[in-house]
This record gives sequence, C-alpha cells and structure tokens, in this order.
Amino acid sequence: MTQAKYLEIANILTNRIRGGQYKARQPLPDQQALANELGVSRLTVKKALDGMQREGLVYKQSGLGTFVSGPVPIKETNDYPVNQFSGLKASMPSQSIQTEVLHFNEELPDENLQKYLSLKKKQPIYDILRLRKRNNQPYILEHDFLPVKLVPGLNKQVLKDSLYTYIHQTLKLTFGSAYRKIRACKSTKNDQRYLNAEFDDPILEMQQLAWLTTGVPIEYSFSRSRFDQRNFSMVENNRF
Amino acid sequence: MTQAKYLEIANILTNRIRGGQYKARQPLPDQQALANELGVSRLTVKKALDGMQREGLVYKQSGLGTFVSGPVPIKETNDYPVNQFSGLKASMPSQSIQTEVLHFNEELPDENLQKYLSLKKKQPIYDILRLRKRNNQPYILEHDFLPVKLVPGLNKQVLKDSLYTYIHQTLKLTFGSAYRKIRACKSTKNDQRYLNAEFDDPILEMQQLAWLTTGVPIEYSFSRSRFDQRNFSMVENNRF
DNA sequence: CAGTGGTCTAGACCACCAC
DNA sequence: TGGTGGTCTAGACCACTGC
Repeated sequence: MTQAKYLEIANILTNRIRGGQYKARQPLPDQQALANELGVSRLTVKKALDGMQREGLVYKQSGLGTFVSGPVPIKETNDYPVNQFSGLKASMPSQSIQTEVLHFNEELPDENLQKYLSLKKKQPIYDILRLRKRNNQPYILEHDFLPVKLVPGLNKQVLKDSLYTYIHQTLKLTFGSAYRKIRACKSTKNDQRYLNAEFDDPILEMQQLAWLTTGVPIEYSFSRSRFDQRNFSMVENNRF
Repeated sequence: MTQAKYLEIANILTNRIRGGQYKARQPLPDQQALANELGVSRLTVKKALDGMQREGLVYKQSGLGTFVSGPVPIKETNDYPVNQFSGLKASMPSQSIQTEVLHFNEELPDENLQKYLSLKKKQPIYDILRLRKRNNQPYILEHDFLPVKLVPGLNKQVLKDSLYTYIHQTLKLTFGSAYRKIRACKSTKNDQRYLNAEFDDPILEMQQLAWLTTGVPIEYSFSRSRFDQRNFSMVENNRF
C-alpha cells in the first residue's frame, strides 16, 4: 500500500527544512508554486503544510505566506513529546532503553478497571509493571492494564521487547485515540524502590486511557518518573 | 465576517450529540447524507468531523462510519484541558475565578529572557506575578513575562480582569502557537506562601513560550499549582 | 457486492496583507 | 492592485468493511 500524497509532500518539505534549503523565519514558496513543482494540487500541498504547522515546523500568515519556525529556545533534553502513539523505544531511537519486567500476571479486574476497559467481572486483564531504564538509569515506572482477550499471546519476552510493536505489527491492531492526564504526586514505596526517588521527591505521572480505532478501550496505564528525569512537552496551535 | 461553514456544521453536529440526538457508540448519518441535509459539500462535512474527532467527540472507522464517543470514565473535575489558548477565566466559565496582582513591574530582561522573547538588552519587559483563586482558595500562581512594546497600556486593572482578553480584544493581537512544557517540582517559598503548599508538597508546573501568528514571541510564563489542585488533560489522535 | 470514509483534482471566490 | 492563504464545490477514484 502506498503512502498518501500529502504525507509524501510533508516529508519532502520537512527534509528541505531540516536540510537548510528553507531557512528559519523565511517564507516557503507559495502553495501554488509548490503544487506545480511537485505535480499535485494546491489542496494537497495545503494539507501537508497543515500537518507541519500542527507539529510546529512552520507557521502561516494568511495573506503573507508560510514561514519556517525557528528553534524553540526552551526545549530541553528531558522534554518528552506527549503527542505521539509510538512506544518508548520507537519514540526515543537515539536513547538506549532497557526494560525490566517487575510484575506480569493475569487477573480479574476490579470495579474501576471494569468501568475503564468496558469489561465484565469475569473477563481477565493483564496486570503489568515494568521499569524502563535510560542508559542504565531508572527512568519510567510503567503500570499497564490490558484486556486479555484483546492481546492474546502476550509474554515476558514481548514485554521486554516492545508491547506497542506487538500490538500493532503482530496483532494488527491500531490505536485510535487516548485521553491523557498529567499530574504531580508524592512518591510511593515503589517509586522510592525502583526510581531511586527520595521520600520527598515529587513524581510526574501520566495516566492514559487508550482506544482502538474501533472505539474499544484497550489500555489503561500509568507512567511515573522522578521530577528531575522527565518533562512532557507539546506544541499547540490556535484555531485548528 | 461570518464563521466558516465547516465550523458552523461542527457546531450543529456537536449540539446534536450533546442534545442526545446522536447517541454514544452509535453511528452518525454518513457524510454524504449530512452534506445533502445541511446543504454543503461532503468535504465540508468531513472537515467538521475531523475537528470533532480531534476534540474526542467522535471517532471514525474507514469503511464503517462515524461514531459518537462515549464519556471518558477517568475524567475528573480537577482536569484542565491543556489544548487551548483562552485565558483562565474564559476556559473555566463555570468556576468563580479571582485574581490578586502580587507583582507588576517594568524591567530589563536577563540573558535568558532576551533569548526566549527575541529582545535586545535595553528593550524592557513586564514582570507579572499573579495569584489566581478558585472559590476563594489559592489555585494557580502565574508568572508572566511580556515585551513592553508589544503590550502597551498594560495596567493592574487589566491584570485583575483578563490579560488574554486585553491582548486579543483591545490590542487585536492573535496567538498563533505555543510550546508547552509540564513538569513536577519541589515547592518554593512563594508556593508555600501563596498556594498554601507544605514544604514537601509537589508542585505541578506548566512553562509556556507563546508566539503571535506573525511568529513574534509574545509571552513566556510559568503556571504553578499544588499537586492536589490541578491536572492537565488532553485527547490525542493517532495519525493526524 | 454495496456502502463507508480517505484522498485528490481543477476551478472558483473570499479575506487579508503589502505596496 | 496583486499576491497570499482559507474555504468551498462537484466529481471522481480508492481502500476498507460487512454481508
């Protein structure tokens, strides 16, 4: 199956920006010119630029043109882009990520999990606790709950490798959307034990409820990190 | 100037969902039927539905239809949607918000602020510290930095009322995009003093660098809340 | 097979901006 | 006034779904 044209165009233009062909604060060629050059309609170019704008790569001024965004001066190495669906390993290819499976069990869901994952009392879930390390330092403590019937064949090796890859590549399931909640909280015994957190170290937690494209809930999870290890970052656009 | 048609369509369909005409987990009429009924082209309906999908109101299955999303079971009252550009008062109309101006001064920017806001040494900034209260309880401690030349006429009354309204309605400036960073941190003396935080209470902080549609940086700010007062929430979509 | 959403086109008009 | 991006249309073809 081939990629959509507008994604192809977005790739080309993104590479031109990264390669320096279009420079920060400078305008790109106008949409019609790009359409002519690349052999597509103007709407297809616009769609590509819309996506690039959402990612913060360009900004547009109606009546003036489309401009390359400058670098973000407050961006840090601990910043973790929150607008993505890939697993940890795929989203941080430059980092060396190790995974320890601390707990992996098949259980019956409590009332909350029944509600969150649309399950009956007798429909089992996987209860998974994993410690992710970055350069062999504790990084994220991940607690996942998934319905057993949706993720058959799950085992420790998959969990050490990549849960998301297994769900997507092997089971051919596609994540559709997720509700994410970020909060600060006090450290628990588990945080102190696995993340090397002091008792008064704040913890940054992301809670997530994720659905497949079919609308079926597939994952409820918590990701916890020590306050000095991770930030969540995002680019927001007005009116979209 | 009139609203774009696709926004109008999105409003109509959103109201139908909220009014119960289309029910959770049930399909909407197909795009062509809606286009015929509402007197617009199918693409315009699709654009409206795309926006509603980004907001988490509906989800689509290629080949099947567009479905109404169910309620989110993990949503809480402390959840604050992070994908928005309105000020605090506009985004929480149901809450009673009071503002105390703790500090308001015109100063010269340090090196970091010069870099973040693209300013020279001699170009002054406003340094603003405000305490936002919800139902007369401390809620958010906001520290804002804005270039003086971009926001003329700023005064304490504006700050007590609404900074965003002033910038948008009075000065006719439009926010284009923002880089936002969320982190957990330990409480400072100011947090303890104004947010009634204990010394070991974690603080949830959002740092923001915002640009106008022209690409000019206009605001660098910190919003801090006690860990038990506020969460940040968002709906994310795969492939958009 | 029929029905759905996803994509793409060519052309048109509009609002906005700089000159 | 000319050029930009934003919107909208009608029509077409495709990939995917369930029957």
